[in-house]
Amino acid sequence: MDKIENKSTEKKPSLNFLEQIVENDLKNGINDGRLLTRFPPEPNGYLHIGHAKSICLNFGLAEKYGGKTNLRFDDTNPTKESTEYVNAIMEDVRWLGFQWQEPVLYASDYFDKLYELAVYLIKKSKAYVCHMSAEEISTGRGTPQTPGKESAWRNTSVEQNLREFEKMRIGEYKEGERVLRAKIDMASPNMWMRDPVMYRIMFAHHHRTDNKWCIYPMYDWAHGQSDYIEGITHSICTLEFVPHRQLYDWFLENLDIKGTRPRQYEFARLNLTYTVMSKRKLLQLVEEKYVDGWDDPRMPTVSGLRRRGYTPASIRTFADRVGVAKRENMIDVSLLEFCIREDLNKNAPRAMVVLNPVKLIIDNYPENQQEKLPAIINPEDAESKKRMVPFSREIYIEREDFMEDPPKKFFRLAPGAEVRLKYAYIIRCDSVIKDEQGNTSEIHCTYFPDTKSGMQSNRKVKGTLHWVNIDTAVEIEVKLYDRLFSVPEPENVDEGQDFKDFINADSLKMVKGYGEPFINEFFPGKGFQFERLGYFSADKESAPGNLIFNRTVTLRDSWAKENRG
RNA sequence: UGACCGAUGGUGUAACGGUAGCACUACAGUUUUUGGAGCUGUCUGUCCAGGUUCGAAUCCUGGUCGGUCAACCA
Repeated sequence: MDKIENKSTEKKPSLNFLEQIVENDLKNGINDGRLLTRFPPEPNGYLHIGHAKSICLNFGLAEKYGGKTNLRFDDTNPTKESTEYVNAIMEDVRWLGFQWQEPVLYASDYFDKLYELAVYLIKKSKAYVCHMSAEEISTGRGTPQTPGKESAWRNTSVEQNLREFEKMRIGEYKEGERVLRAKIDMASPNMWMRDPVMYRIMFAHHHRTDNKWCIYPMYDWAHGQSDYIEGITHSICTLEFVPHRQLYDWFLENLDIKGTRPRQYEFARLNLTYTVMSKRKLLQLVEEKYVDGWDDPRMPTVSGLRRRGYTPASIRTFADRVGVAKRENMIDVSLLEFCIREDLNKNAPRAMVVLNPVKLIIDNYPENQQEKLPAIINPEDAESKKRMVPFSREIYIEREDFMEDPPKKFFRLAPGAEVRLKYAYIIRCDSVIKDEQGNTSEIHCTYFPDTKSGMQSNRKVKGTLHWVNIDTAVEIEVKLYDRLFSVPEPENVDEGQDFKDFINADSLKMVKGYGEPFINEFFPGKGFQFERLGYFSADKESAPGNLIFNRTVTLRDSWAKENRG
């Protein structure tokens, strides 16, 4: 090779700690160079942006290093799980743009196998059926500072345990009367090693196995063994499972497994400012009707973000930018907003919509004349086509774009001031008509025909306004969303306070608006920019003749900032 | 008062014993028929104390601070 290596300019791609582990394993031929990750949601709720981070991590790692990813539902607690959630989760993963290795898997697929493995442990005298109540077990476990006490049933014979376990399975005991426990170490400094429960009795209908079982495996027992059964190489979970890793490894070791030995690795979950991320709290917001369902556009759920107008690409970029590490973090929601603006700025068609209209009359424009003015659909896109925008004597502009007595740097319309109407003409405000309450009801202007958009003109103005021709205006409904909470960390409030005390009362405002005819072409699932206002997305309930838009995010607004400060 | 995990600008995240970089935020300039976008720039950082070393964000020791762990939840 005569290629010259230039070390000083060569930049090593920076890898997160999981990528480093995977690269090393691959390089060292661990698992025969195989990479198989998994995304293991419990179908007891909807996916949120934190799960999206985990999805991007697991699927992303496999994509990057030529591996595969399983989608496995961790459905070991039938009282909390349902197919509604299963379906919603599959839809979200697909929508994010990831493909799992077929078929979809379930921990419940392995209930028979798990039972056999439990019997194996009993035979090795590594598991036993305990008769103590939940409370007794809990107190018997001791505290992190003091060792626990051994169960009276810890040393019963293998034969008796086998019989007891069988009786648990066939339903001879009531819920809570028996439990299968691993026999490990009641004095371990790790609470999870103090004879953890492997099976409990639940006479519950399971969404997949119906009433076949009345004993169900606990997470720690089911999860690692499912990983092993599937041949998972890297089992990636969040930090709270760090203490479980010792147990994860203990089960695998004592099962004398052959073949791929899965390894558990932990990373820090995502936290976002101005929202909550715990499933319990999200469920509470839904059930207590603070929001309109799991896919309410204010929710940090994947379905909520989708309805809000976020794109899969923006969420994947976001997941990329937040990074992966082991320290607790709190991501500023403005990073998420940046990611969607960045995407939509490049890709969203533009249209003019007025949300708080005031009538403007161009006195010197002929009464019965209408023009169709060409306007670029997306100035950021070199290939962009044009749309035609109707213009005539009477138009709407935003009330905020006019001030009778403006401050110094107000570049918009005011008596005697001149502005450009985007894609149209420069106008000058001549007079104002007010109603009985003193509110401006009509603004009268003069236009300058030689300033038509595209023409060379010496007249210069500081401001450009969007507008909508009244004759042809399309009436629409618009939902203006803001952050759901008024404090950056609603999950971290003082004692005696509840996260719900900090719900932002103004997180949703509904207004009527008027749009140019082009917005009739807007459909749900696609993002648009209403010029100078923000990005909007047609709601799923939007239909021709009844257009409803959700505001995804505003444009940055340095004028509003200056005004405030 | 135990065990485990962690600590780099306002927020995240790199640097793997050799120039503390990148992104977001904030601010400033430039540009603009979106007060948007773009472009340019600025501010702000290695938790503390010792040690090893020619050299420490990085290795060692001790502290401090934060998080996690006592469900028949996952």
